[in-house]
Amino acid sequence: MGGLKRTHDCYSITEEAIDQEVTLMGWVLRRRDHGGLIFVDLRDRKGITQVVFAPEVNAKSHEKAHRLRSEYVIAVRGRVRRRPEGMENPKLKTGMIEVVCHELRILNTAVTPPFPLDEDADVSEGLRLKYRYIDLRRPVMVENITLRHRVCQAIRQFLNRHDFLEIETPILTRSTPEGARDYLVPSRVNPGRFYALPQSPQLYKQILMVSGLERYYQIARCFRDEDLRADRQPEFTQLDMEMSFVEESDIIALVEGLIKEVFASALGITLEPPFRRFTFSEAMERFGTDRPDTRFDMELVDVTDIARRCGLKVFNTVAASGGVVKAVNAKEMGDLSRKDLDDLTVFAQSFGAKGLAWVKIKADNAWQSPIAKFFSDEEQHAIAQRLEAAAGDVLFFGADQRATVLRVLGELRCELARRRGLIPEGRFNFVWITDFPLMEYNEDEGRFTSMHHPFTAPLDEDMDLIETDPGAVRSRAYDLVLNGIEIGGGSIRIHQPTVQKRVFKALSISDKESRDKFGFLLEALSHGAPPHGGIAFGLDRLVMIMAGRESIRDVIAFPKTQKAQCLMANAPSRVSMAQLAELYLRPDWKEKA
RNA sequence: GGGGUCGUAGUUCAGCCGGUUAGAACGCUGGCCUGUCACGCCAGAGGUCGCGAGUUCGAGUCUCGUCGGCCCCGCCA
Repeated sequence: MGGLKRTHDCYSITEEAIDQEVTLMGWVLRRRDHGGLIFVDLRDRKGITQVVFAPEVNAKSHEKAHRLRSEYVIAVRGRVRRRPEGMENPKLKTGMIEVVCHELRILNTAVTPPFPLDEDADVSEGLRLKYRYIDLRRPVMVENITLRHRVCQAIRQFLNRHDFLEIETPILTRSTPEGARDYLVPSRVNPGRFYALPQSPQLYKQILMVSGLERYYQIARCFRDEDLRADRQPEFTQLDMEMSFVEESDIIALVEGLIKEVFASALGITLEPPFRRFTFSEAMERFGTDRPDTRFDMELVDVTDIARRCGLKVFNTVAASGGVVKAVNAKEMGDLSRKDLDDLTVFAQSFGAKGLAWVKIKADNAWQSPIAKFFSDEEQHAIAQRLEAAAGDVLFFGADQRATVLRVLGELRCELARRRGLIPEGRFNFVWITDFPLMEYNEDEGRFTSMHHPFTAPLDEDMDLIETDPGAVRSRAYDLVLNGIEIGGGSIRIHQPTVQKRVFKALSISDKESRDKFGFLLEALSHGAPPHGGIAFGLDRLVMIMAGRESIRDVIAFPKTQKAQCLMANAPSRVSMAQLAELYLRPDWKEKA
C-alpha cells in the first residue's frame, strides 16, 4: 500500500471532515467517466463514498482512473469537499460530500464480476453460492452477517453478566440412538470405529451440570444428516444453554430478558416480555400447530357438537366416530372466487383433507354454500354465532380425525393469511409453548418415542402415568416460537437415575442399550446431579427472522445447497484410495474413487 | 425416496403451433463527453439453447433419460 494508511471508511466520513486530507481504501463499485471528470463510487464494508478525479487536480491520477474497472481494489488519497450546490446525493449517507483525489493507487485489479453487485440485482442462488466471496460483498449480505455478529455479541454480553461460562464441547463425539441421522467420522487409530458429529451438545451440557459448573452456554455448531430446507442446513448453529437449580419459570424469565436485550442491542427494537404462553394442547386446538403464528387471527373453532346434529353425512359420521369438526372464519374474504376456493381445496387435500367445505355469508346472513341445505336455520345460526360470522365472511370446515383437521386448518389459516396479505411486516410475535406430551406413539417403530429428547423430565403430577399411559404424560419442555417458526426449545431434565430408567423403559430402550449408549449419563446422574434444565436456540433461524429473510442461507456465510454441497469449495469431494485405506474403509461401489 | 418448478449471451429474461441468420435489457470492449451518481451518446464483440439419446425432412421448441439450482412432502428426539 506504499505507506498509505487508511484514515476513514466510506460510511462515517461526514461534513466534519470537509477540507481534511483523507485516505480511503475499498472496491470500485461504479465508474462514471466523463472524459474530463471521472466519478468513482468507492465501496467498503461500511458504505459508499464518491471520489472525483479531475485532470486539473492531479493529471496522473486522472489518467490512471480511466483504467479503473468494477471491483478493482484501490487506495485514494484526497481532500474532502462539500459537493457543489444541487449535486448532493440524498441516497448516499455520504451524499453531501465527495473526495477529490490527489493520489490513486490501484492495489489490485479484478476480472469482470460474474454478476452485478447492485442492491436489487436478481441473481440465481447457485451462482451466488459459487462466487460467495462476491455475493458477500453486496451490502445486504454485509448487513446480514453484521447483524449476526451483533446478535452473538449481545448474547455473550447478557449471559456473561448473568454468570454463565462459555464452554466448548467436542465435535468428535459418539453416535447416539434417537433423533436425526448422524454424520460419521472414521477413526484411523481405532479401525472400524466411528465418531459422530454432535446433533447438539445435549449430553455434554448435562454432564457439565453434574460437574457443578452451574451455568453453561455455547454458540455451538450442530450437525444433522437430514434433507435440507430453506430453514435447515446440515450444519447449523445453536445458542445452547444449561442451568442448575432452576425450574421452568427461571429459564423462561432469563430467556425473555436475553431476547429483549438481543433485539434492543442488535436491532434497536423494544420488546415487552413476558411473551404469551400456550399449552401444547391449547396451541393445537386454536391454531392447529405447536408453532402458532399470532401475527393474525383466524383461530380454529370447534363445532363438532353442532355438526353431530346436522344433516350432512360427512360431518355427522365424523362426529359420531370420534373425529372432530372445526372451522375457521376467513373474515371479509367473500370475494374469493370459485377458482380460489377450488385452489384452496387442492391445497387442503395436499395436507390430507378429503375435501374442504366452505360457506359464504351473504348480506342477509344467508349461507351460500354447497352444504347449506344440510343445516337448519338454527344450526346455521349457532355456527355463525360461534365463529362470530358476519356478512362478507367465508367459513371453512374440516371434518376428520383430530390430527388431520388440525393440520389442514392450521395450514389453511396460514395460507389464507399469506394470500390475503394479512401478515404485518416488521412484527415479532413470540409465544411460549408448554406442557408438551413427553412421548408420542411412533407407528413405524411400534413404540413410543420422545417428543423432545429422552432426558426431558415428566411433570411430577403425571409421573405415575409413565408405565400405565405413556402417551398422556406431559413433559417439562417448552418451545419458543417466533412468527410461526420454532426458534428455541428446551426442558427441565431428569436428574435422578431412577426416573431416567423408567423413561428409557417406556421408550422401549433396553437396559443393555441404555447402558451401552447412555451409560455415562446414567452413571453421572448417580454422582450427585443437581436439578437442571436448559434451552437451545436455532441461531440461524433467529437471525434470519430478524433480518427479514426467508432462508437461513442468507445469514450463513458459506451455506450448502439442497444437495448439501458447497458450490464454492466443491465439498463433498472424492478422496484417494490411500486416504480411504488409512481409515480402513473399503468402498464396494462400482465407480472409480 | 417422492411431488413441483426452473436451466437460452457474463447477468436477468423473451423466443408463439417444430421451420430462414436465436433476440432484448443490463453488463463487457473501443471511441466521444468537466458535475455524474442506474451518467449520456456512437460503434462493436459476445451463444455447447445444462448434458445425452429419441421422434422428425427439420428440435431452443416435442418425448425419454440424466445433471444442477430452488420450493415442498417424507425425514429433521
